[in-house]
Amino acid sequence: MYNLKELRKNLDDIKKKLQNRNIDFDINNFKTIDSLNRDLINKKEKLEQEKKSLSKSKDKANFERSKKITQEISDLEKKQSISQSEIDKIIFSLPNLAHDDVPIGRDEKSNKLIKKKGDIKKFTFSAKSHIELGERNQNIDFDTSIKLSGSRFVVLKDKFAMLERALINFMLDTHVNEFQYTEISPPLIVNEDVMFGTGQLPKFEEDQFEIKFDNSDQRKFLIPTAEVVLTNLVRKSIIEKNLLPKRFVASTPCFRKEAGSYGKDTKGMIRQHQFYKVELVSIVEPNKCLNELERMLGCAESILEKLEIPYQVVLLSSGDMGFSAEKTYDIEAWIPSENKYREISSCSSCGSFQARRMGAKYKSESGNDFVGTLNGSGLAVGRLMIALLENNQNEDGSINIPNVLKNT
RNA sequence: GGAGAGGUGGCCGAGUGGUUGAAGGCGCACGCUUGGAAAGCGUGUAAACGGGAAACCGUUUCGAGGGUUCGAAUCCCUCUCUCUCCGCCA
Repeated sequence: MYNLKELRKNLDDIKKKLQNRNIDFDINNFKTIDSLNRDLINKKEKLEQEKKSLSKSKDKANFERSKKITQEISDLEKKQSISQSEIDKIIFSLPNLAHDDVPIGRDEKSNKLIKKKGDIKKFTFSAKSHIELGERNQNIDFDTSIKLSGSRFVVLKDKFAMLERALINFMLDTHVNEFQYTEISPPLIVNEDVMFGTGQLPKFEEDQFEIKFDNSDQRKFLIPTAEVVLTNLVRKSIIEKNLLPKRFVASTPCFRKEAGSYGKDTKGMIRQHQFYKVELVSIVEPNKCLNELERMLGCAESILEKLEIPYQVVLLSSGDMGFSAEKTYDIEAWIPSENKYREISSCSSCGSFQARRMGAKYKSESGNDFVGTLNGSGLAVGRLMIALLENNQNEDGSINIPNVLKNT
C-alpha cells in the first residue's frame, strides 16, 4: 500500500512501474475519484469549522444554523465515504513496486540466475521420484489421504513422518541458535485484518481457506503461511528503535487452495493444500531492508548447504514477484527425478508496503515511521523432504540420512 | 453456555453534557546539574486525513457504528474485543 500523497505526486512514474508488474493503472479514473473525494473533504471541513466555533458559545441565536450544519455535514459524510471506499478499493489492490535492482520483465523468463551451489550427483541407476521412494514402504500414502481429505493432501508414515519432524527441528534450531531468530508458536487461524496486513486480502481471497467460526460477522482464515502471523506480530504498534531488528521464526502448517493451479503438479507432494513450512520474518528499519534480505537469504541457503543439497538462487523479475514484495530471491533445490531445480524458498523484502497496511511503526530520529518487513521460507518442509529423499537415494530405494539430522 | 467488570495518548491512569487532544504519572527527547553516572530540576513529547516547497494551518479521533442535543470521552441503542467468577472441556 502506498502513501496517497506520494502516489499523487508521481502518478506517471508509478504507472510505469506498475506496468512492470503487469498492472494497468488507470490514472484518469484515479484522478477523478481522488479530486472528488478531496473536494468533499474540504467542504465538510469548512462546515465542521463553522459548527465548532458556533458550539463554543451558548448563544441561542446560533442554534438554528448549527442544527442545519449538522445535517449538511452528515450528507457530505455519506458521499465522502463512498468516494473514499472507491479510492481504497483501487489502492488496496495495487501491488508493491519493484526495487531498482529488480530485473524488469513479464514473467519468470526474465528472472536472473544469481548462483549455483553444490554438486549434482550422477546416479549409476535411474533416480526414483519421491513418490516411488515413498511407495517402497508405503511411507508416503496417497491412497489413504484421498480417503481422508481428497487430493493434494498426504499421509506420511513411520520413518518419513519422523524425517519431517527432524527437518523441522533441525531448521528451527539452526535459525534460533545460529542466526538469532526468536522462535514463535503462533495461532494458525487469523482474522480478516491480519490477512489484509500482509496482502493476502482483498486481492487473493480465492486462494485462502476461510473457516466458519461462529455466528459473528468476524471472518476467520487459516494461515497460508506463517509470514502472515509473524509479520502481524508488530501490527498497530510503535516500536522503540533500539528493539529493531526483530527476527522471528516459526514452523507451521500452511493452508492454500491452490486455486488456478489445476492440473499443475498433481502428482506427489510438490503442491499440497496443507504443508509445513519454517518461516523467517524480520522487522527492520526501512533503509536496512536490502541488507537484511541478503542476510535472510544466507540463513535459508545455509540449510541446504548443511544438508548438502544442490541448489540455485534466482532473482525474480518484476512480473514474477508476489504482491507485497519489492525484491525477491527464490532458492531452487535440485530435484533428480524431474532433472531440474524447483522452488524451495522465497525470500522477499516488502519495504514499508505491509507496514502501512498493518500500521506498524518505529520511533526514528525524524519522528515515527513505518518499519520494513521481510519474509522468507527457511525452508518449505515438504519440498525439502522431496529434495533430500531424491538426492540421497540408493539404488535399492533406501535413503542416506545426513549426519546433521541424526541427533535431532 | 451462565454472571459480572471494563475498553481513554508509546504505556499506566483521571475525567458523567460546554474551549478536554484530554489532569497526573511512567517512558522518551533536549537542556541544567555532575569528574562521570544516578537522582533532582526545567522544557518538550499522539495519530490519521486535507492544504502547503516549507514553516505552519485546518478537520477528525477517548473500542466500532448509530441515536439524543445548539454542543457528547461523558446520556441512549447495537455490535465488537478484553478481563474475572461459575459450568463444561483439551
